[in-house]
Amino acid sequence: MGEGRLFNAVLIAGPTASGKSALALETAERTGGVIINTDSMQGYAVLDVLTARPGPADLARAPHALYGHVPPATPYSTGAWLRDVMRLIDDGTLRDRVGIFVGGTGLYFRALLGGIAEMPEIPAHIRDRWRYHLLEDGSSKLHSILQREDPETAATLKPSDGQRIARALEVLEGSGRSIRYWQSVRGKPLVDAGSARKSILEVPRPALVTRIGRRLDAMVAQGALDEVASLLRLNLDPGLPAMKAIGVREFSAVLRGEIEISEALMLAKVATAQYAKRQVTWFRHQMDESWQRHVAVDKPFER
RNA sequence: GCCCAGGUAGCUCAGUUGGUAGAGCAGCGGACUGAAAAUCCGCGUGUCGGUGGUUCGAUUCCGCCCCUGGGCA
Repeated sequence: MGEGRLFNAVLIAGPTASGKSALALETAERTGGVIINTDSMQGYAVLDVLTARPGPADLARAPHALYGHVPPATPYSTGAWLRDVMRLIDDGTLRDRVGIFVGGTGLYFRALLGGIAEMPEIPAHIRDRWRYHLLEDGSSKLHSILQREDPETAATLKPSDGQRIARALEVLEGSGRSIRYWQSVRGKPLVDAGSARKSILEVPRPALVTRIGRRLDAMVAQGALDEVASLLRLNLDPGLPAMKAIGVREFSAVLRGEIEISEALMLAKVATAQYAKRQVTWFRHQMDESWQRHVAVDKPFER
C-alpha cells in the first residue's frame, strides 16, 4: 500500500458534455501533465463511443491514464479506482508531472481527497449472494434483516434503498463489523488538498441539454450501435456496472428490433440529462467552497 | 356535406351521477462513504378546445362554432 501523496494536482469536475475533456487537454499541454480519468465508466474497454472517451487524436496530445483499462466483465468500483490512482502515484508515473484528474463522478473526487474510508475487500461470493438476495426478495426484506443484524445502520437507510442495504449487509458479513465502524474512520487523501487546484465546470441547464442531444446524435454517427453489439456479444451479466452505461439499454432495444433508433436516441438523451442533473446536484451540495466554479457557456462542444 | 369518436398537465391518458381535477412518463428540487452513468427521496406545474345557455354553481348538462382522427358520400 502506497504512502505517497500527490501535490499540485489539478482537479476538474463537471457534468457530462460540459467540455471538461477539452479543458483538461489544454491544461495538460500547458503544464506537461498527465490526464487521469475520474469517471466510473470511462475506465471500461469497449465502451469507447458511449462513454465519450478521449479518442486517438486526444491521446496523442497528452498522456492519459486509467482510460479503457478495465474489461467490461470486471465489476469496477470506487475502491478499485482508488487503488489504481495509488499505483500511479507509487510507480512514478506522476513524478514531476502535474496530475490532472478529470471526470464527472463526484464520489471519486471525494475518495481522492480522503473523504472515503478504507475498507477491507469483500469476497465476491458474499457480494453476489446479497445482490441475488436483493433481486429475489426485494429491498424491504433485506432492510428487515439489517434491522436485526445492524440496527444502527438500518436506521440510516431507507427500506427502499436496496443497493446501500445490500452493501451494508455484505460489509457486515465479509468483515465482521458494521459498515458504520469502517465509515467512521476518515480515509487517507491521495491528493494534497491545500496545493490542489479544484474546478467545477458549470453549463446553464438549457445549453447543457442541447449539448447532450448533439453529442448523442454524434455517438450514433460514430457507431454507438455497433459498439453495443460488441458489448452484447460478450454475453455479460446485465447487472454488471459496464452494462449500466447510458445507451446500452436503449441501443440494445434497437438491436433487438423493439424500438427505432430515433426513439432510442430520445430515451438516451433523457437519461443523460437526468444523469447530468444528479451530477450537478452533487457538485452543488457535496463540494465545498474550495472548489472554483467556472461557467463555461461558450466553451466549444467537446469532441 | 353527412355520420361517428375524440379535444383535460410538456406527452399518453383517467375522472368528475354538476361543487374548478389526478395517474404514468417528462420536468423541477434533494440525498449520497467501495455498483455512483448506480441507488434512493420529495414536489402537480392546468383558461379541463372556444363561445352562448340552463344553474346558487358548468370542466361535467344543452346549443352553436373550431380543431384532430376514422367512416359515408
